[in-house]
Amino acid sequence: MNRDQGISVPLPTIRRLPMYFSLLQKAAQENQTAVSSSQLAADLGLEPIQVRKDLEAIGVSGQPRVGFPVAGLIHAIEEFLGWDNVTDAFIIGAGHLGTALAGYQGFENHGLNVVALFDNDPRKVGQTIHGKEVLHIDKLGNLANRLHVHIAILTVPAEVAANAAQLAIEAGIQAIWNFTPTKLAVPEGIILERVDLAASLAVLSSKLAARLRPAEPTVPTQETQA
Amino acid sequence: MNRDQGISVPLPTIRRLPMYFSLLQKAAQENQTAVSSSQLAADLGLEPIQVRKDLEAIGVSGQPRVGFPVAGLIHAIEEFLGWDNVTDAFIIGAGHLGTALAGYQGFENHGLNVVALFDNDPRKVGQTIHGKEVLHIDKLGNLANRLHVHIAILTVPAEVAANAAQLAIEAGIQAIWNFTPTKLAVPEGIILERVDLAASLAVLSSKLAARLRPAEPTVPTQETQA
DNA sequence: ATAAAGTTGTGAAAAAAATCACAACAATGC
DNA sequence: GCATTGTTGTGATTTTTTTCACAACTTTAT
Repeated sequence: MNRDQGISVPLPTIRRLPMYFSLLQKAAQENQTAVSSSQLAADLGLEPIQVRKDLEAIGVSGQPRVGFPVAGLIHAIEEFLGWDNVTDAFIIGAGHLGTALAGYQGFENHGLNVVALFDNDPRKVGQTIHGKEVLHIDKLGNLANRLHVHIAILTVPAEVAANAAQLAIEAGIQAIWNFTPTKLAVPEGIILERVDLAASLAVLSSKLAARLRPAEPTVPTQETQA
Repeated sequence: MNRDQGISVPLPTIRRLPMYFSLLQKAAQENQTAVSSSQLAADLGLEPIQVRKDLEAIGVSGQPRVGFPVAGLIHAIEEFLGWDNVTDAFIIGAGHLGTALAGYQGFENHGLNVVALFDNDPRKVGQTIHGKEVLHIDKLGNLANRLHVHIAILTVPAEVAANAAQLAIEAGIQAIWNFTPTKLAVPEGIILERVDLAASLAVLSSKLAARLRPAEPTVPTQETQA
């Protein structure tokens, strides 16, 4: 239906794009020019048809008996996600999590450039973490405006998350990547994405719990299942 | 169909359980004994009917005109996720991410007890992080077996992720919570759950890219955060 | 008692996502 | 040239998840 670029790309597809992306970059490094949906699917544990549907969604066509163009795919994903134009970001909260993220090399490939970190702890202000300065949170508003930074990566303790988010919004931030366990209430128009560790842990826990659970037949009668 | 406890609880439901859980704990602290689906829904930005379906899935019934029992819900979620019996876990990789996780208080409520950290860096071995010892990775096999630790939290650099996972599996670990950007290949029977930062970033990026893109119609704006 | 109001629970419907079946097609081998 | 084979692309189908509509029910007010 949608001939051009994705008029409406399903959310699960968007979530899978980075996996393709990383695989494609590896393929490009090995000078592979084309890759088939079955190849990608095998590497990622998906179905080939799902890969084809995903790639169709972002508007890339393949060639029968050959596959999809590696360079074309990389370009299409980068453009769709805006990873071709690097966006500046601030990290708010220079604790261990903030520090870990500041040092994460992968962001360069993902259109993200961490400009600086912010904290309210005087002992941290002035330090340099992975080549980035730690500034006092009071400077946030001034700098975000002046440098046109669009993204705030929120890695503060839960208790001050709402406060920090408020500051970021007042500073003109457009998108908040929320690593705290707090559900933020933001005004219309602010893009919000939360990394929900608890949700992920719940999936793992439920599987483990199901396995460790004895095997409880409900009532001692015959098969109630099936 | 499934009368008893969740023979088959939808994955999206499982992911939402922690949100209910945290809200319910707050309610319990305020001595609330019952809570309605509309209340929960409003607090989380969901639809009441979805909340009711979720709670039905884990086998809890409410009372018309009253709501659902707070204590009963907490108990049911804890039992379903195995968060009532605390499970021991190792953190493999004592870098900033591992350190951040070792200090995360929330795990106590989530059935997770971090016993120790492991690393191969001699400078880190012997340190104490948030009250937990950092041990050399060589001791992993021995200890996991002896202490019956089931969960490995993987926070090593991507390059050594596969290796570390292999060690954990040989040590008898049953579940791996993978924080690295690596797709691990594990034998049948090993529970695997990955925290995929890139996927999360992709959702945020695509929204931001859609907004910054000239006239093009937008990407579906669906609540991922809620 | 009776009415009113707010809530649950259920079967059906709709929407979204994944998968299937197969036609069209292009590279390769003969 | 011609058959063979591995691949894409598409419309239909199935499965999963969300949402709707409304009956049943229980507390509160009158």
